[in-house]
Amino acid sequence: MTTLHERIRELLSHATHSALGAGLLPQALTPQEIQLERPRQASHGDLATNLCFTLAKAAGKNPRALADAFAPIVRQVDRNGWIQSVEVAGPGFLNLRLSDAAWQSAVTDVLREGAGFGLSDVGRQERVLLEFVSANPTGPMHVGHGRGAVLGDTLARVMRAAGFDVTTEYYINNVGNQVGKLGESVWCWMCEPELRAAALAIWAKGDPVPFPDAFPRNFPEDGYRGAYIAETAEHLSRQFETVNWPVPTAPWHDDQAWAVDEPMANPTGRADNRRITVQSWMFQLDRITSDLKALGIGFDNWFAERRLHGLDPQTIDAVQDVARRLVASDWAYEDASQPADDEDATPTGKAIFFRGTSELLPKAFRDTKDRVIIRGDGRPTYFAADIAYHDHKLARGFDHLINVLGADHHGYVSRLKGVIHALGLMRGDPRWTGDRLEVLLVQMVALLRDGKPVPMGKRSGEFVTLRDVIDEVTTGEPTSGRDAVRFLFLLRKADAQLDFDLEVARRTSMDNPVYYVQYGHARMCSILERAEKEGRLPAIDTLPTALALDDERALTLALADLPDVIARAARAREPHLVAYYLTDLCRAFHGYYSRHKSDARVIGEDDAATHARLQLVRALKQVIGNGLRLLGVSAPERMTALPDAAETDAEG
RNA sequence: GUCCCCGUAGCUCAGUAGGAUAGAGCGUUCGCCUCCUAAGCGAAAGGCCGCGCGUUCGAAUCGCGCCGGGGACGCCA
Repeated sequence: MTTLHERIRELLSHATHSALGAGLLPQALTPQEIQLERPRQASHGDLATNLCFTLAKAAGKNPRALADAFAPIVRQVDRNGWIQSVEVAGPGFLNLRLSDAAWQSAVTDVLREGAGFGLSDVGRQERVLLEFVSANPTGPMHVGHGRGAVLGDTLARVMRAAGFDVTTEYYINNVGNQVGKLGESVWCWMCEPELRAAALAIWAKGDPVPFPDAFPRNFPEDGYRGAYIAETAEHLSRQFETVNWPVPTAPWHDDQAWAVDEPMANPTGRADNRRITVQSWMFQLDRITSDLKALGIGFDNWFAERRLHGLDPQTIDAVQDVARRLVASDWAYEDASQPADDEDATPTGKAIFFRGTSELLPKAFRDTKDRVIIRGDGRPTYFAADIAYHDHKLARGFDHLINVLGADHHGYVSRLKGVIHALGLMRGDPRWTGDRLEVLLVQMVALLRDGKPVPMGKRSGEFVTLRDVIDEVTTGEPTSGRDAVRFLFLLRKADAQLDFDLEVARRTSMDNPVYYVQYGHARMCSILERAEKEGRLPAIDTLPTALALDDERALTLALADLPDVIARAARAREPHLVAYYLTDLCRAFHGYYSRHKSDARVIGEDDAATHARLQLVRALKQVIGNGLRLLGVSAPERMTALPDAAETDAEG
C-alpha cells in the first residue's frame, strides 16, 4: 500500500521519535516533511536526507553531532532490514544505502499501483479554480495562447494527480468594444457579397488583400482585417439566409436604427449585443474550441462575461451590483474629474473609481492610482467586469484561485490581487487576502523554422495561428502534432521565453525531445512484446531479486521518484518538471539498454535475470506511460520512421 | 519615471522550501551495430552561475546596490 519513499520516511520518523525518547532532542518538534533526495554521486548512497539539519536548527544543536548520534538510532529502528548502511557525510547529511530487497521493491510498487503510481494527496483536496486561455473570441488562437492553454491544462492534470480538487474555467470576453468591433468588421463584409467573394479568392491564393482599396467602403480603420473576418461573414450570410434574417443596412453606429431592427434580440441597440456580433464571436469561439480540442484540451466551465452584465436570460447585472456595493462600503467613490489628455470625451455624469490605493490594502496589492470602473456615461470598464467575475469566483467557495495570463498582463496582477483583498474585506471574509489569487504569467513563444525566426504580426497578415503550427508539425500519426506542441511547450518554465522550432518538432530523431521519450516507451513495449511471444514474461507480482547492476539500481531508484516529482510540480505550479523527469528517465534507460547490449541483455539465457529485468522494463513503461498521460502526450507502442527521415539517414 | 521578469558551457536552457565535486540538449572532436528499434549509446573538450557587498557552518539559490537584456504602466481589453 505504500511506496519506497513513504516507507523510508516512516522509518526516519520513527527514528526521530526514538531520538526524542532518548533525550537527544529537547522537545516535540513540529512534524516536518522529510526530504529525501537521490545524491548525484553513487558513492553517497541511494538516498540522502537533510533531516538532521532541520532538527538541529529547531533544537539549536550542531547538525553534524546530531547526525552522528542519529545514525545508530536509524539502524536500531530498522526492524525490516531496509537499510544496509547509514553514513554521516559532510556537515550532517545522512546517506542511506538500501538493502537489495528495499530498492528492488520500488519495481513492485510501480507494478502493483499501475496507472495509479505517482498519485499523492499533498494537495489535501484543496478546491482550486484554475482559469486559463481566456483568449478573446475575436479571432483565431495564436501560438502564445496555445502555450497558456497547454500550461493550464497540464497544470490541472498534475495538480489533480497530487490531490488538488481543480476546476478549470475559460472566461469568455464577449462584451465590450472589441466584440463590437468584431461585429462591425464582419457586418461590413456581409453587406458587400461581391467584394467579399473577390477578396476571399485573393486570400485563398495566399496573397494579401490591400487595405482599404479591396475592403468594404465603411470598413473601420481599427477593424479586424484578417481573412477569417470575411470567412465569418460568408458563414453568417448563409446562416442568416436560412433563418430569414435580413442583413441590416442602417449605419453601424446608429443604435436607434438597430434597436428598431432587432427589437427582441437587442432592444437597446448596443453594438456588442447585436445579432451579427453575437453570431460572430460564437463562430470564433467554435474555432477556438476545436483548436483546443486538437490539443486535447477541454474545460469544466465556460464562463461568459455576458452573464455578469445581465445580458443573458435569468442573470442580473452583477457588474453594476458590485459597483454599488463597493460604493456603499466606501471601496469606490464617484468623481467627475476628467483626465487632461482626454478632452474629446464628453462625460455625461460622474465616473466611479475603485480605491486601489487604499491604505487598507497591503502595499504589495496597492495600486498606483485609483482606476475607473464605471465610466462617466454609465458604461462599465473591463476592470469592473473583472471585479464582478472574481467576486463571483469567491462566492462559489473555492479555497484558491489561479489565473494563467499572458506576460503582457503583468501590470494587471497586483491590481487584481488588490481587488481580491478588498472584496475579502468587504465580505468580511478574512480568508480572502490578495495572495489567495495566484497569477502565472506565460511568456511569449518565438517561432523558428530551422533556426530562423518566422515573421509574425497581426498587421502584416503573416499572423501564425495555433492551428497552423499544429498542422505543420503533424507527421504520420494524427496525434503527433498535439504531442509535439504539448511536450515542447512544457520544456520551459512559464516565465521563460520559449523558442519553438517547427523543423525540430517534426523531426523523428534524438534532437526532438518528444520523440526521444516516446521512442523510449516504444522500445520498452517492443522488448515486452518479444518476451511475451517467447513466453518469457513473468507473473506481474514477481520480485525482481536478480537485479544487481548499478545501472539497474539507479533506474529502479529513479522510478521511485515519480510521486515526489508530481507533488513538487503541482506545488510549484511547474509542470515542466515532469517533462524533464521523463527525459532524464528515458536517457537512463537508453544508456542501460545500449551499455548492456552484449553482456546483460534484458532477454537472456538466465531465467531469473530475464524475469527481473522484464519486471524493471514493465515498471519503466508504466512510469513513462503515467508521466506522458499526465502531460497529455500519447505513449505509442511502436514508432514508425518517416520516409524523409530514412532518406536523410541514407544520405548521411 | 514607477513596477515586473530574465542574466548559469559556443548556442538553447534545467537546477533556486540555502547543502556534498553546478547539469542536460544542440554544436565540436573521437569511438560503438552478427544483436530485444544505431530513431540509439559511450567518451573528450567546454564554467569568476552578470558584478560587488552582506546574512551563516555553508549562497547559482536569500537581502541590498550596481551593470546588461526584455516587458508593463488608458474613462483599452
